Amino acid sequence: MMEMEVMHSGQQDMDLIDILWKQDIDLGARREVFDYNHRQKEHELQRQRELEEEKKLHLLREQEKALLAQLQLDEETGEYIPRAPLQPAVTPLEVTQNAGFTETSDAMSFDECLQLLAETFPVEETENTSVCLDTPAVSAAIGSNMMMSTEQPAPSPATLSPGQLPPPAPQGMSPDLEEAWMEILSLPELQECLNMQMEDTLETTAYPLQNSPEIQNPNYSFYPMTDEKANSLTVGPAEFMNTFDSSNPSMAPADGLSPMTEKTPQLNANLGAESFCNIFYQNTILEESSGQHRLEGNESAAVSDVPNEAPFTPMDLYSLSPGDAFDRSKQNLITEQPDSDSGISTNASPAKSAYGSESFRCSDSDMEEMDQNPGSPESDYSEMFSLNFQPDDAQAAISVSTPSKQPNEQEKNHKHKVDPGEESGHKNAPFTKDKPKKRSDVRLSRDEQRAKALKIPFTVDMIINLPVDDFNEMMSKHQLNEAQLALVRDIRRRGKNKVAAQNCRKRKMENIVGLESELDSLKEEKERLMSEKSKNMTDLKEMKWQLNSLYLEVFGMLRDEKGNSYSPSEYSLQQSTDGSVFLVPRIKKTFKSDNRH
DNA sequence: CCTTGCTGTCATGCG
DNA sequence: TACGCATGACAGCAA
Repeated sequence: MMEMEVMHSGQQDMDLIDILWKQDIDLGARREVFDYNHRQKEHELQRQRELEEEKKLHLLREQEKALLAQLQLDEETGEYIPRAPLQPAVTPLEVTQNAGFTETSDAMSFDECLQLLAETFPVEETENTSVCLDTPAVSAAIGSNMMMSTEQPAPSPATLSPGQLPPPAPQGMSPDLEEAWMEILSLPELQECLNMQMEDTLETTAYPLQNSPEIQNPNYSFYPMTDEKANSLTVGPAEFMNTFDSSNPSMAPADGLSPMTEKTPQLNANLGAESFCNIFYQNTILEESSGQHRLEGNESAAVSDVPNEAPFTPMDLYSLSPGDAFDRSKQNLITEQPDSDSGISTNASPAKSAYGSESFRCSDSDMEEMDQNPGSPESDYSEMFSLNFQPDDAQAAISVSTPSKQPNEQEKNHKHKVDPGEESGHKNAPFTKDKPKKRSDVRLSRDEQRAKALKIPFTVDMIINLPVDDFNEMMSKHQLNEAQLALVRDIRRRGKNKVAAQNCRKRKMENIVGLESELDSLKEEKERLMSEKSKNMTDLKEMKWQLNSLYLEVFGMLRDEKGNSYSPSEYSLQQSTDGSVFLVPRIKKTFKSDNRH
């Protein structure tokens, strides 16, 4: 993890990473961010932020009072309009804007506001902020510029397209006011501070979304918020005054003044997977559609913030895999791999060409070669893809892969990944033992490397574990060539079959164990029966012996009419069915006696 | 060098 | 028909 933290210089990167980590809490992800100390720090920051917000709201209320005092309500339109023409310079904007430059207004001067800000935010915020930040209307008025990265100098009003800065003069604004409005907006330092303000405001508007249903809504997008702000671009002071009372607390710039580093924990908690997807894919879309990471017009301005702030590369996302931390240098090596170096085999092995796509793949020999170079970027790449079925390896949140053209689809993929129940099905490797699985990892990396070679925009894990419908949808939404399609389907087939084979072997082993157990029990039964049989035989012999003794005893006691004993050879004792015993002559005698009768 | 166990993969059949 | 699953068979690898 430390490597990752070092690796991602952009704080927003870390924010997004943290989001993913938090999603993986019950999936076994570990990180120091979950430590008690870390949470305590978060709470402190939260408290500090709340305090700042209170102060800021108080300040805003004061300013509002001052503004209202110089405005009158138009009963027809319901708008507040300046008490022109007597005081043409006291529009809300100018109260706060011109004051700092003319110092003729009775409102706070620029320096005063700076001083106030410095007192309110004793940290470093005041460095990049000015009094103008305290006026949400102004912030909104510069909204079209808000997404501009700080590295990008704000365009001067003269170069702006009609939809951009400066916003139209507020309704009811006199020509003089309009001119002053334009003049104010053209001030470079004002624009600079407004840029800072709007960026911060945009980011902090995510705070109120904490625990809100929106963040749970899969359709929720980070960017509509920016659109919302863009819509408010034309809101001038009058409109602002009407809406100010009900303004979203998030519009208050207080939060926006906090350094990003302090916002990280809360942003982590606020941003969900979907918003992350949206961010990322908006990012990737923009990056693909604009080779310079920079777009023109309002739309680009509205979204350029995230791409510039969070330059996610595919490798960044791969690196998010739990347990797969690799440093930037490796990352660079990987990303710099030319296409020709991707290992595509032009001399496909005939034995492996059962599938038409085989000719596009790396041959096994190539893969072996890559497998045997653990330190090579290629093998490192295998760490980025994760085809692992361990429960703690449900890198669900990390299913985002290389830049994709389909945000919605990725969103859906992500949704699947986040679902813990769905993942549990295939995650248990039947034959997992504690022994190192180096070889299996190496084998798994083959498909991963192949996927990389053909620039498959999904992770192997996604390819294998997505449900059929989602898999097909994912495939249909990407323009994959024949080789990629074949490889993806092969990866999926092999992955499924591998799990099936593991399960099959597990069942086979269970059957063997069960049969062995059954055999043991049958042997025991046999022993018992043999013992019983032996005992019965012994008893039978004993009984026969006793019977014989009894017979001889009884027979010896028998006497004929002359007092002589019967010869056992001529007579025998027989028992009738009614229990009576008869002395029966032997057959020979019986025959003779029969003849006599 | 041979044997054994493990694992991935392929082919095939079934539902 | 496509797909997933089950399973026998085979090959590669490591101990």
